[in-house]
Amino acid sequence: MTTIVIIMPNSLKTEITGPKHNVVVLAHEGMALFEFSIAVEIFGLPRPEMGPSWYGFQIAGIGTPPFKTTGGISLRPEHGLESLKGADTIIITGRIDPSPPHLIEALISAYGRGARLMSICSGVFTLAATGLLDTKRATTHWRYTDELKARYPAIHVIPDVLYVDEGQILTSAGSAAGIDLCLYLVGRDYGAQAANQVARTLVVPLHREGGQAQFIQKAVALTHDGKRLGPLMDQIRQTLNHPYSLTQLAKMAGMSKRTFLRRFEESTGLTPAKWLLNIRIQYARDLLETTSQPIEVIAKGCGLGSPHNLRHHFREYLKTTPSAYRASFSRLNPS
DNA sequence: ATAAGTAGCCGCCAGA
DNA sequence: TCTCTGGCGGCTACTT
Repeated sequence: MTTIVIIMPNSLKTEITGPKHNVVVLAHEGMALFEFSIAVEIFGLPRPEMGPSWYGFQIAGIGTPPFKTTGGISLRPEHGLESLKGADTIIITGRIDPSPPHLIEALISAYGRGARLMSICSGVFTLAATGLLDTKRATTHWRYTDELKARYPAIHVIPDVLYVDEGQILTSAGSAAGIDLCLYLVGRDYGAQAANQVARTLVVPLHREGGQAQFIQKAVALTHDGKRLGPLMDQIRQTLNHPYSLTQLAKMAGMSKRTFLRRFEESTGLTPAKWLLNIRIQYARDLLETTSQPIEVIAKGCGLGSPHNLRHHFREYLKTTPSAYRASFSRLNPS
């Protein structure tokens, strides 16, 4: 089995500074425990190593508890809808259908004062009911995309991505895609290294881009090819400054280029070039956060070659520049 | 921001 | 007959 290892400079603990960011997750009758637990696991667990400004967390019960969840487990949240008043991010993890009017009002009001709204899986139907998604892009589990399109034609439903970021409102596909979106948010709020740390405690790879397809045959290489691709991928991660070509990688894997392309995509859901680019950008982010190396050195170190190329991909993938990213997320001189 | 050269990707097909 | 592999060519994306 392939081990996913994210290369990053060691021994630098992420210490978050600044005001606390409050996350509130909705609980309700019939909710799916898995998606709900994703939010709890990522935002709700105590993480003293992250410092005092790590996320605050509350569960808001919608309706009268206890709520029956999947697997016959009952949940009795201590707080209700009033928790939304102090929320900076509100997460809806499953279908509340129809959504009660007072919930819709509370969400619209929270959005109006700048709170971030986010759905996992069928939670998108409540966001859709607020009207806030109209004219925006959104996604949900592939099972519900047709229904979402039919019921809310004003929403631009994107069926084949893991998550969609519309700035103040974010939606993700089913189940595990919620992990990707939550980690993406951690990265957006506190930087790549913080997201990396959380991903490591979850023992999941960081991170799948939102645009990645929902259908991946095998997230991790498990077949006989995995035996060849796994060590190769580890080797690449450890020598990212090397300019690998497809021809060279195929030769290292002992396959033709055509077969290598097929096996690689079956194993990772990405083409070799896209996978390489992802981990190169990831590594560049880590270096920007944890070192004071010049951009040129970082560009060479992560294998992107030139500062021009590094800037190009930062603009493309992160909508920012390397120096702006460093200014926001550097751990060297916390302001 | 743009352009040109190069490499990557993928459908198609033939052979094992 | 089915599955896997790998070569070819044209289009696309990346790099400089």
